[in-house]
Amino acid sequence: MYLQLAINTPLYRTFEYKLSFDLKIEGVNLIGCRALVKFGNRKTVGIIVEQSEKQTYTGKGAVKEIEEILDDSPIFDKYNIQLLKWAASYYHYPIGEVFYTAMPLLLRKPEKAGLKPIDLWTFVSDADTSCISRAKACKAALNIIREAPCTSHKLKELGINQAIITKLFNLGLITKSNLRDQVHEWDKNNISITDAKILNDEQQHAYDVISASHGFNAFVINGVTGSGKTEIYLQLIAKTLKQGKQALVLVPEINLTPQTVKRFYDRFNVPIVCIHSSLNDNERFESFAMMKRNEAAILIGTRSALFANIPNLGIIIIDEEHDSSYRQGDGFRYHARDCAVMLAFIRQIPIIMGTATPSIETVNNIQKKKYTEIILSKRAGNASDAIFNIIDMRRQIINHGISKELSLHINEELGKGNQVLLLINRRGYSQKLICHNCGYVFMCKNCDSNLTYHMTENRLVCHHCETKFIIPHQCPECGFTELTPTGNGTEQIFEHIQQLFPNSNPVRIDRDAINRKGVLNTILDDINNNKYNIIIGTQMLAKGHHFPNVTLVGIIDIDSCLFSNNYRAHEQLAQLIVQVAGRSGRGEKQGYVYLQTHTPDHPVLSTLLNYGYHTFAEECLKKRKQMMLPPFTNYAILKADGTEREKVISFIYDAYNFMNSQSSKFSNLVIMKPTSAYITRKQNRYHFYVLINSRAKRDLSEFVDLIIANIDRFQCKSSVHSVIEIDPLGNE
DNA sequence: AGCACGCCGACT
DNA sequence: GTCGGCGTGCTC
Ligand SMILES: [Zn+2]
Ligand SMILES: [Zn+2]
Repeated sequence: MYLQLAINTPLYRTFEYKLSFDLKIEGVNLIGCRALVKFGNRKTVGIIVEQSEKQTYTGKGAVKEIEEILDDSPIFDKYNIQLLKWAASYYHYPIGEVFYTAMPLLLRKPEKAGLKPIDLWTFVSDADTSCISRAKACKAALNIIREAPCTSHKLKELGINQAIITKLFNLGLITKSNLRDQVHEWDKNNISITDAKILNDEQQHAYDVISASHGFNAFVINGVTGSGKTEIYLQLIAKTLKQGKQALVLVPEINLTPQTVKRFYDRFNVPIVCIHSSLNDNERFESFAMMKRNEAAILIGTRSALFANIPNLGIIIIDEEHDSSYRQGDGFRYHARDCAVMLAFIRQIPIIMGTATPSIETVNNIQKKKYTEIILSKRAGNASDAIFNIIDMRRQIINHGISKELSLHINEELGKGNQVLLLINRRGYSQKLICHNCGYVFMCKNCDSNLTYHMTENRLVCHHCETKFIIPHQCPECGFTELTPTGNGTEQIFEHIQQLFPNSNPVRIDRDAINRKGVLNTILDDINNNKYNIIIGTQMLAKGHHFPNVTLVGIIDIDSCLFSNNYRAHEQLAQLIVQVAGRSGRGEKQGYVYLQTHTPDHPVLSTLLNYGYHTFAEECLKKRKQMMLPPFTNYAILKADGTEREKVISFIYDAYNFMNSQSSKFSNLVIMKPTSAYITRKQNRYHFYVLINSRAKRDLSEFVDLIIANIDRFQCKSSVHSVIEIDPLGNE
């Protein structure tokens, strides 16, 4: 038999291997299993994706033999394989690398993998128990095990320690086996649901509409924070579980907290597993394996959980659909939301996307009736909407980025015993360090970028390559010793707030302040216990975390987002503003959001604040259409980088000339001139790109195929690294 | 991406 | 002589 393997190598094809008779196992489906093979002259692991009786490879060189089949059963089922093959072709990424990224780390190693054994203790029926008749603890333990076989974990919960178990085992009264040898599927006939809430009219309507659907359907639940989206998810999952089906819940990285998971644990008695960054390789593999074995019923995970093997998948939930963490930024670049919709289509099941601020792509899909939108307008309890205020910075006394007006409002809220949240999109003390005499800006020696001054660390840090430099005493150009920090960062705002409000308790939250695990949770607990009353941080605070005592949110600088050259910047700003409003003011307390800007009349602000996100999104969509931007057109980007600037330029121009020579064979193509990246030199590598745009996805896809088929022929290819990205984040 | 092969310069 | 520099080419 001949097998096609996907192998982790940057090549766009599968490789054929021969399976000898003695490796064939009767009744085992090989498709989706891993195989150990020689590839070139190294041994590696490949995934079997196709099989045939006859040899199909006709090129030169002999077909090699498979050395070992590494799995007893496929790690990927036919749906996984269909999704991954689709993703490889849609994103034009090497199929082996696509499969590799979808695998838990433990399965990437070229060796067999199994769940770590769990000891199961069973009573020996004809045992003579007289020898322990006087030992009370042993007798109690034996009675429990006599009832039903037990794991050490279960026995520990019942107060029986390992020493007693070992004693019983040594006496031959109980036997040991591995619980994992048998599959213990979750019990669909014994589902208990705890504390389900009564749905309000809108929630009930959403539930009814989704429940009534059959096969593939994409729904968008559009509801503000506190409108009860999660309750709908939970009840839809309950219905799915009762049908014996499993559920997949995707959440943004930052939202996958113990509290989120607890809501699911508290509701259901079925086994629930997670896949997220703080789990180790073994734990992730365990979650993956338990879903595959149908031992767990619900998987809650970040974007990569999308590729898990879930044999009885019945529903997909994707919370905060618009969130940027669904986009994978390096290696195989994919969008988990788009892939999840494809997965739901492949499996013919419903997918529910929840958000208060649907992405512009999603709004377009709603308008095109690809997705069904369900609106939740009611907030739970008597919570009222936050009040927005624009602070016109042009007529203000500004001190360290904080206007007089904002500081007065902060003072007022602090006086009432409320908390204040300030967002700055820059960490460190100052964005730059400038010579006060000649204006020299301290730059990174590896990148075309200025260094950020970090006061706590007492270093100049490059935010592009993380290199740290000792702070010089004088300007290298003129020798002047007075160096001025410019551009407020979180550290500087923190320092200024301490001076402005000497009696306040401010806390700073950014990547630098929470570098150790667990620190964030400690700070968040302290905030909820009112240990702090001013929270200063980067935009990581705007997502996921709830601050019930915060009544004022100030966004220090929104102008950089208003005047960014990235076409997605306005969308992101609008989402940030709305999300932030959801974080402030709960119950009786009125929440306020202050936006500091030099352009208070900007149409984005007036539309958003006067007419709401929905109208903003419609306006944004109209503008995208006028400007021929996604989702009305499609982008692909060819990125090139290398250590020698001239070689990268030769490569990118050769690629560009090739594209121009071929573009007439395609319609609707626009190829933009090669451009240097915003930061051209990053870690001593020079970055250039060509953007390709097309109204038709198909034309673009075929054109990209043609580029890939010729990419090795472009000048200097051997010393230039290149990637093609589909639906890139912006225009770089 | 890895990894080997191969062809030139410089070093014991 | 031969050690190693990295340009080139291949992976079923
Ligand atoms: Zn100077
Ligand atoms: Zn740098």
